[in-house]
Amino acid sequence: YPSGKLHMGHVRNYTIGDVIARYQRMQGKNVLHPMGWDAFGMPAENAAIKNQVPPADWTYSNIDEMRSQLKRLGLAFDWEREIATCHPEYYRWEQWFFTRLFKKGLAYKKEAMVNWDPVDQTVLANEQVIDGCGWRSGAPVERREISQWFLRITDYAQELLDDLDTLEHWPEQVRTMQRNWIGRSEGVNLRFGLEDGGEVEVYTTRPDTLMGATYMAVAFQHPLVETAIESNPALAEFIEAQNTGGVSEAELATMEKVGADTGLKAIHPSTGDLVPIWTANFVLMSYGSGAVMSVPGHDERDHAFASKYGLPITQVIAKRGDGVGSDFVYDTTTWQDWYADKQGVVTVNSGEFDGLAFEAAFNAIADRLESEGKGERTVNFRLRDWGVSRQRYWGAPIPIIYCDQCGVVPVPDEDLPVVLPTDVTLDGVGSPLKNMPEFYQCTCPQCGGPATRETDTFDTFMESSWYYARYCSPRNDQQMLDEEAKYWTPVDQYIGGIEHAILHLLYARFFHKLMRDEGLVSSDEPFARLLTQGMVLKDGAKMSKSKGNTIDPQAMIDEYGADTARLFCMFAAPPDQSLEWSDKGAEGALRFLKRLWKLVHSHADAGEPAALDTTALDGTQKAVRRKTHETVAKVTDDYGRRQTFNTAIAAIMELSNTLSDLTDREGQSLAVEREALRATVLMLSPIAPHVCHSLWPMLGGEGALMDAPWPTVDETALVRDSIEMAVQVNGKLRARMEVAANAEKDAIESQALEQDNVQKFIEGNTVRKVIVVPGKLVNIVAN
RNA sequence: GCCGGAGUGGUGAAAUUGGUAGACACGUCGGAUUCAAAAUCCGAUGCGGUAAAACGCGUGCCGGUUCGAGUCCGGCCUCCGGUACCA
Repeated sequence: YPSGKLHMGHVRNYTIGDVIARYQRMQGKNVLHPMGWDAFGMPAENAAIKNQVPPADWTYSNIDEMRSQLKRLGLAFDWEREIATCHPEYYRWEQWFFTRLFKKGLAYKKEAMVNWDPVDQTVLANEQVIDGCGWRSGAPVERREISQWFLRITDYAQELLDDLDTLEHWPEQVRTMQRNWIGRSEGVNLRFGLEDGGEVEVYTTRPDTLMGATYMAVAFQHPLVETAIESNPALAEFIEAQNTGGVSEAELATMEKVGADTGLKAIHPSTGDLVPIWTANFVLMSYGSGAVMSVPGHDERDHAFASKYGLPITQVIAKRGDGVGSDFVYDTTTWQDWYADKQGVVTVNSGEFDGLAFEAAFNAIADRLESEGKGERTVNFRLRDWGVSRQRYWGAPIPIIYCDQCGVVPVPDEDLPVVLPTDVTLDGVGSPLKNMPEFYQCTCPQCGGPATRETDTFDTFMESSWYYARYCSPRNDQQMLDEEAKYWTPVDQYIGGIEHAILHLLYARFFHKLMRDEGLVSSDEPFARLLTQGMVLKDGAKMSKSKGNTIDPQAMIDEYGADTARLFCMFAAPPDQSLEWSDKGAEGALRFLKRLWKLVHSHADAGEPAALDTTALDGTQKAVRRKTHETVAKVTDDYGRRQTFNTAIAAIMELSNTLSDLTDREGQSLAVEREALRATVLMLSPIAPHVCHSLWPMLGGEGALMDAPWPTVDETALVRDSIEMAVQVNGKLRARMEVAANAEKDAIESQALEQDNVQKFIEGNTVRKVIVVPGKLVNIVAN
């Protein structure tokens, strides 16, 4: 996002990508490494209000500034493919694609809740609601329903869930978070009749507790409540009073649970008993049917609510063997423990269903409901459809026209893009588009009559959900994507912050499947390998302007150079962990680069080495050569498989420290040093490309280092004559010993027992057991 | 509230599949060089203990499994990310 200036988080993110791109290039791969700008969004509007600059001007000038900073870092991007999502060339295809989705029925309108600022008369983002009040006006926020566009991501819920299993190169934590977010559950949809006729549907994952349903709770917006309000002004007043506060889940989930009796009664589908229908703020119209059956005996929230309002509580589950106890205690940990062992619980107080374990009770009651036509087994998802409407200016216009005659009409292909006017001023109160008849007044493409354009814009997650594919043919003005996208996608390596683990990554996965079903890409998933990068911290806190603890990457590049900045970022922590900024650490990175520089120069000063003769090496030379090849093996694994660049750098540093073991700079020593230094420069080049590029010719390197192949391991150099092993007595380290590499287990055991310090500790005890871990340690169990 | 992480020396961290805790750096201390300093080079450096060793202790807290636990299991604490309109 072109916020203005590069921060250290950018430096880290793009350096990781650049290192991987350069490494893969050295492996002989055809690498596409693009860069672009996710350029729509709220910050531009806020800057526009504050500085009286149109959002487009602010955005494009930020892009220019940040592009020049990126270039100074030596990031090897293909700038010919640069894109900006706020450019009509880009968003026209998003608009085009949306009209396709609309025609397929995958885009639709429905009512949804937003944060409403009653003073500014505007919709607020969750971020703009502070302690339940508008951030500019300070007025208590109200919840309001408005009509909005949605994409049917729930149609893809099962596939989005199933395909997580194919993403073996994604972090497990991200897959787990997405699984939980999608939230597949198996339960029963069942209908309670109404005393006054009609019925109301609820979903439950616990049909086994049906007999314990002692009341029903419905959302404030539920149709039943709308009816009840007509004859019950007190209820209307109660609901009206509950209408303040934000709509975020964190806020809704932590607010005090309150409700009121609607006065209506439902008929229990099995017992025929009348149960009261309450309306409660913890039931949301946007989840399921907006109604739940409450089982206060066995649900924490239902129990708290029933206790508060004096509603009946019935025990219908007991621990096997306990029966219905008069001392039954509604203690959440107790029954949660029972449920952990679903075979250990049985139904009670449930008439003919008594005595059944969880699964049997579930099935018996579900069967009964199905046979009586009162319900059916259903798979349900926590995932909700994706609301893509924003009542904001700085976004891609939604390409829809409203006609009194023809209804909702998508903008025809030949009229796209619907261009966002850029010459605007913002006052912070609503979108300027709503005051621009020259934008919203239009003619209906179907009947030619007067019509009105949609003034809402797209959620910026829309642009970020498909940009990766557009990089394959960014200048194609005939198609959204072409054959290039089928060649390049899926993206082999995607890098982003862990904060994107759910929303962005789920939307992009969804969009990729939508594009696949439109024939635009041929794969099922957008990102084969995912690396979630950690935050950059200073003094233990996230760097931010408000905390005044930012490090300006530009100042750092000016002082230490791009290679130092890159090296420090990659060395200080593994890429997926948070990185603690340290000036001293940056100086250490510079110091290492200087040492390497001097080492290569003094090596070159010693003249051209003789050809390496591996049969003529002395012990030290052999050891240094072994270290060289061990390091190549480790660094290759660290770059390619583990992606732990910090340990790769540590290994390279160790190798350069080992070079001081060589006692002279002539003959085979010089040849061994040459081999080590060439490997060092090659292996460090993805991280510190400028320094390594300069050093390469001094080591006999031909051509540009960037085009040189990755070094290979000589397996024969790895062979060892002896290995150091640790000797433990009862798990405590007591000695170390050199053991011949080919020693038999018995020989190792007796050698371990002979160690003086081992003797000392087993003296007077009997050796019960000796465990030999080949190549590692011996543990002697004695007592 | 719910979901997902993290916690190891003075500091950033390493320990890849349950096998020698602290690699590699930073800092500090000592030495060399220098008129002096900076820079550079060499050495020491978990805590306690010792002349030096031996040895004891040590990976957020409590408990467990194992010959052996930073790593696995159960229960906590603290911090961080997300929570559907920040991106």
